[in-house]
Amino acid sequence: MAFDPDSKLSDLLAGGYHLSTRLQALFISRPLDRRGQEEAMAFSQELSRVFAASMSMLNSNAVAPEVRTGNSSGVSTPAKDKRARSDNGEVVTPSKKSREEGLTRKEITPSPHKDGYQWRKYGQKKIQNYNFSRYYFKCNRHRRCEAKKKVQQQDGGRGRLPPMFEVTYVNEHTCHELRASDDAAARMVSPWTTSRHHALAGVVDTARGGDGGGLFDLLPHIIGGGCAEENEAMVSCLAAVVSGSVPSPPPPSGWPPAPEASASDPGASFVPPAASGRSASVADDGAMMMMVVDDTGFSWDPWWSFCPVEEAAGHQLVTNRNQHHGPMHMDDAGGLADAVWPEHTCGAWRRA
DNA sequence: ACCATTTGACCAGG
DNA sequence: CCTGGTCAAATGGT
Repeated sequence: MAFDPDSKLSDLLAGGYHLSTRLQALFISRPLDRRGQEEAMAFSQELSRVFAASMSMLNSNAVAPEVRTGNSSGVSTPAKDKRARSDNGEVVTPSKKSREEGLTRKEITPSPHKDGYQWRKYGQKKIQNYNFSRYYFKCNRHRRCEAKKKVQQQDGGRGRLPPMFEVTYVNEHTCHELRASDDAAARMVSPWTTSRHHALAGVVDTARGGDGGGLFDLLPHIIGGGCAEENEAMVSCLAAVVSGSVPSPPPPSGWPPAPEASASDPGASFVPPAASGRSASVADDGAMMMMVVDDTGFSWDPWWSFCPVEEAAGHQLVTNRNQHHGPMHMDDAGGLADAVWPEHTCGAWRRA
């Protein structure tokens, strides 16, 4: 073949990986002075370019197909021919369910948890014809936000292939408006300040046992952000964490890890056993993004780290009711903790 | 007592 | 009646 996109992507990502290790080395070698920050910025910007190119290639290869119900799609969807009108042409008031189905979007992704929102798990159920339970999440950014999502790990994806998840989003997010109306004071804070605040909060949160995420998941934010301030936010967070100012959370005592992580329960939070715990987070205007980097330079994402293995218990489990005790600061990292991969295969996956 | 986690059951739709 | 989706109560750890 004259042109092998997989190979090119692999080279590109290898270059990005190399850059990221140099960036880490920069933080480790010395405190960041002005010059160090400039270097870090240069690395960061180069990373942005690498990742932008990678994302572009991935998109053109249609790695993660996304469909809306109602459109033609490759994803099997139950019959959703919801008539908006009766036979005589009258408008029929749709049921709640059909209304929700009209606002349904499906996505196949290896990394179902990073979509810019915080989610609260409210149910888990074994579904017929699936080896893996389905997990139910509601938006956790605002109590009255009706956005929900279902995550279904797909069968297959064993061996060296990444586990793929079918994520079904239901309802549009209204948390933005709800939050804006709830918290007028927050609007006084500049986006940058807010972003940094969340980033720092995320570092603290991570120190107390936040969940992990993948460097890969940062791509859209690195790319989407692009501005010097956001890069600086990421750099400063990375610096704080890599320099060791933030202690690493201890690994969970048991395995599989507890399905849910919470800010107040470090022991329940998930850190992959091989991850020695360099973790950091960047913010997406309220949505926390985190990653864990181990000493080998691999970034860990809990979902990426899970090996698709049959669940021991097939019965229904429902977790984490909020019980009106305030918001739960957790991501949906939990719930799919079926197993861990014994060795790094992410490189092979991500080339695949 | 508080809070995270688990369990069992209810409900609606097909 | 079955299944998917959701909820309230129970349980357990600190």
